Amino acid sequence: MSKNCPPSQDSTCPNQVGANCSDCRLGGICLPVALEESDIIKLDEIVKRGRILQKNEYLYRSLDTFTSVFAIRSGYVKTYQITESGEEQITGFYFPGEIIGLDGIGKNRYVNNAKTLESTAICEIPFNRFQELTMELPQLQTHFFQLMSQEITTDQELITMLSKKTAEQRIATFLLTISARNAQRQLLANLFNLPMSRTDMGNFLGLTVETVSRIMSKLAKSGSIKFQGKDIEILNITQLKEQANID
Amino acid sequence: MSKNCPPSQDSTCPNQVGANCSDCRLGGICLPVALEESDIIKLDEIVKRGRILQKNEYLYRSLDTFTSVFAIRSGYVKTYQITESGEEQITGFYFPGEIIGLDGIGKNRYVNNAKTLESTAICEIPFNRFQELTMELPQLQTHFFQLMSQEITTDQELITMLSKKTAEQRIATFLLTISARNAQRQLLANLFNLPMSRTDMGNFLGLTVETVSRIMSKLAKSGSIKFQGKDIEILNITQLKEQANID
DNA sequence: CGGCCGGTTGACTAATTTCAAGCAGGGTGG
DNA sequence: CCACCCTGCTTGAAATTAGTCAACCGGCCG
Repeated sequence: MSKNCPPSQDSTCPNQVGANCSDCRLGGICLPVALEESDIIKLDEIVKRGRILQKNEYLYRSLDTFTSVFAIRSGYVKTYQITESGEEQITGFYFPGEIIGLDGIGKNRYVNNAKTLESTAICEIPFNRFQELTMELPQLQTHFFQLMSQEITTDQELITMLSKKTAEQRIATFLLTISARNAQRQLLANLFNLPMSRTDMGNFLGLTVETVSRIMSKLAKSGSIKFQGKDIEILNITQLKEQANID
Repeated sequence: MSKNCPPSQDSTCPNQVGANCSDCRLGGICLPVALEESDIIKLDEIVKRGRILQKNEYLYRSLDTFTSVFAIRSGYVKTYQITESGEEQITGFYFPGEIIGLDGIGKNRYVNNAKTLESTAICEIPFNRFQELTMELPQLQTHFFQLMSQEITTDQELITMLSKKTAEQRIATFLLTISARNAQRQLLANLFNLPMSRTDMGNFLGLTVETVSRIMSKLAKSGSIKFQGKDIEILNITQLKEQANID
């Protein structure tokens, strides 16, 4: 089904580095969805595959000239901005199959910084060549418009969360979101590992570490979840949803 | 320079209803930026111009099938979502020359509701025809990608604001943003009229009406601004910027 | 072995919300 | 034409949520 891992790679080959777009196990999650086999090959030609970044490396930094968008093959990436007063604000966590760098298109410079949370394999998609290709492949253009639109709506969900939800609701919602994204990737929905620190979680959710820690304990005490460090188990998803939503 | 107002229209003709894209006084702010004259004509053919909505009318509602994006010619629009618990969350205020409806592309349904804040003239751009046109006009495609990307970054600015800024900083920032957008439209930067209620302002900024009211009074007392109802005058922009940014 | 970092917990503080009251302007009906 | 009411806005006092400051714990790394 897919090529063997080169021996130089991690023996578990989570990254499936040698694969091309047709082989890629991420399949439908990433860009090629809804493309013909022949079109995927064209896309494949412009994608720079197989780059591996270590933990805490940058894909790009704020104000860098925009050149590419990136697909995550394996690993996790956070994007963040530095505020006028020098604080970090995380704007998103990105999982395998997801695309980052869209913020750079508007002004031809990346607005966010993008930093890996662990060792991460990425595909780089040079945007000028990609854009040329969209002129040939309407379906690809459509898909990319949809991708950008979805980034808008997920950002707006976060806005709503920050504006309207309590600390407990935010954290419960966050855990449910991670769970759903894991399920989408054929991972367990009720047992998973958070890729980010409590500090990053709090930063993203507009809360302090202490508050995150306290609420996590509270959720555990209520029986909704169980956790040890970053290992999370959802014990009662119905109850967790209640804690996520209404007052 | 532009066509006369039909007698049936408002005598002040703020909407310039009869104009086509080439004539439109909004010019560079809206879509046609960077297009050749001949290309503008093509765009012009698909744009449905001149629809006027009264105050509190909807351009579209959440879950409506996505058909078009809209350019605002005159007037103001707010977009908002209804949370699981039934509360309204405003996700954006849109001014003349700005484009709304991008959230609908992702799932072929609008996610937000879009409602006018006052009598508003709009151009409707049917998206399927628009998308066909982008296949012919690379510059138009580029511009639209940039537009979507900028929507992403403005949403992320709001995220940062909600996550990191105090009530005073949010309101000072908000006033400065409105001021800048007015300046971009050749209006006065230091004397303007807020198109939204205090309630809507607070909703957008994640604050209660009471807090908005208190902070507005505080800013006035500090000498940064002067206001009566929705009429705002910025008296000391340097000080207001200080109040907007760092603690 | 010691130090450092990430996470947890407690006590106190500060910011914003909530509750409550009052005020001003616009529109409606008597 | 005026009185009334409704809505939007403002202000004050009390309540609540999350933040700050501080201590402690455990694991990992040098």
